[in-house]
Amino acid sequence: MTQRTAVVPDPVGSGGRLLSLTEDGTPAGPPQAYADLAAEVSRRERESAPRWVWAATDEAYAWLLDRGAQRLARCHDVKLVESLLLGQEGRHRRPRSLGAAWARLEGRPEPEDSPEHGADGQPVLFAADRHHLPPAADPMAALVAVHAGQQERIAAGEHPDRMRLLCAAESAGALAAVEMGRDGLPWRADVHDRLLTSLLGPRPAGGARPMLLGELALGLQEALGRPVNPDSPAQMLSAFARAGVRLSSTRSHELRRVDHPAAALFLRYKELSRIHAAHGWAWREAWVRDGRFRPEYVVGGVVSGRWATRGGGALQIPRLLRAAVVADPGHRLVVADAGQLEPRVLAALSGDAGLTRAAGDGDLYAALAQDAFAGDRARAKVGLLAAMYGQTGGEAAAPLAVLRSRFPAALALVEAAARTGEAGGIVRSRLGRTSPAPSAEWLRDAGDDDGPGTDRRAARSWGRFTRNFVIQATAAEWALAMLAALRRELTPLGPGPRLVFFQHDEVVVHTPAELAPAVSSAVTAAGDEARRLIFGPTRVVFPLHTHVVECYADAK
DNA sequence: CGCCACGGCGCC
DNA sequence: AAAGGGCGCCGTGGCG
Repeated sequence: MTQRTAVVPDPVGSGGRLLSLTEDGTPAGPPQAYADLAAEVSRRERESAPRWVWAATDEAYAWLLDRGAQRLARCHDVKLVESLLLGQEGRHRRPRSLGAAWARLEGRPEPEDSPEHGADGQPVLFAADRHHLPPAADPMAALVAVHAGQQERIAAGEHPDRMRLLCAAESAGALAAVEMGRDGLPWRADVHDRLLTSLLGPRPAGGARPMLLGELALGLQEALGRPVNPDSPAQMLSAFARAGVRLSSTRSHELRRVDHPAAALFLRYKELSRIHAAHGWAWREAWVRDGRFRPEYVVGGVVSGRWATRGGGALQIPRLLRAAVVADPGHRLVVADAGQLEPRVLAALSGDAGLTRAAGDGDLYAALAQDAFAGDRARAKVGLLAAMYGQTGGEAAAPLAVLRSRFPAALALVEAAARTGEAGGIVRSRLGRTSPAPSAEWLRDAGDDDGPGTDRRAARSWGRFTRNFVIQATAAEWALAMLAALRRELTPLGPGPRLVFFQHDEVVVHTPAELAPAVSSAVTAAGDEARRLIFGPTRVVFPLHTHVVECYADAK
């Protein structure tokens, strides 16, 4: 039976307490105090590698690493698990901190998750390490009680093994997120700088607008015959209208169809101004230090289980700028992305025979086109995306009808999820992550079909959300399981290979060049394990396309 | 002045 | 008849 160990750092200094637990959370004795908690944790990790139980990984693990602890294999993140369990139990929108979970056990009023506020209304500084526990509560006692309760709640669910796996994967992801945030993505400021200069001209002093953008703006004024601010969609819309071009928006795809000299200039301006504003020199100075871009990953930051990031926009790095991501000398980047992950997830979830056949080693859309669309890959793709996202009209209507007749099980799965959402219900991913319940206002408006409050559009919209949730959340589980497996596979390769980036269905490992083949093998093994863990004996293939490169931009 | 919604666009 | 999911971040423009 796997041993667990509860961890509570002291509020100040480097000491703290540990308490060994059995799998169900029963303490093996009294807590033991250590002056150097990181050293003791490292010693026990080498000796027995227990699953570390703590209130929140982003604080506890960072605290330990700051104090020299070695990397840890496994944990149970009470806050992340609480969030999953609240969903399982249909108790959405409840606070999920250790303090809140403990208050629920004790039948006390629940503290909010937001920063605590004192009597003066100001946030209470340094309250975070108590995780919203009241001053009189012993953090170790609360941690042990909440953890034991969580183990019971996992066992009481419909699929305890799946939820256990989900909790372990979510917690492992939290470990990886802390490590990746600290290691950072290699980022060559000089390459970034050359790229910006080639696009925008020399860097202007004092954060001013690059000359080229000013020139483009002037050109736009001439082409439209009036002064305009190209950063203002409203102004541009009316300026185009007066020039005889009626637009419903200033979106790029619409401008591309406009035959007017201002349209091309405007498109060029938008492209360049975006790079300058979002990933220009100011961005680099704010986010890149010592050759590394260090984003803060937010595990479970998206309801579907995808990660989010705080600051730096790490999950939206433009492809163009990937040229600045270069491995250190003697190193390589192993870049692995899962191809066509979401349609493959749909195939595996639904067990649809035809879609499973298409979800083999090759191009899924091409196989689909071969089977049902006379080889027209574009139509096959439009249809399948529409099925997963909930588009029903326009150019998708005809391909959708084909899919419904040829792949009935796959379509039935997404359409059932949509109906559940339209009716105000909740849906679940494969491992049991639960979609949020619609708000009370939504239920009032969409609930009664014939009253004046009826809002079919809101119902349809929520149906599209739940339809996609099942797919997106299960895809996120596959990716999370893959990441966790890869992290474990990399451990025996030593301290060289490091996970440095994770973006929904793609992972990047920075490694000494001579270990790149071993890392590539680890990636393949991780993908296989993720499939086995989440879908069991499915015949659907989840190919991971792996590239060993020096520069991220070359991985395509 | 800060706060917020919105349009728009980057990524998946 | 039409009806495309999830994020973060930028600048604008309206508000108090």
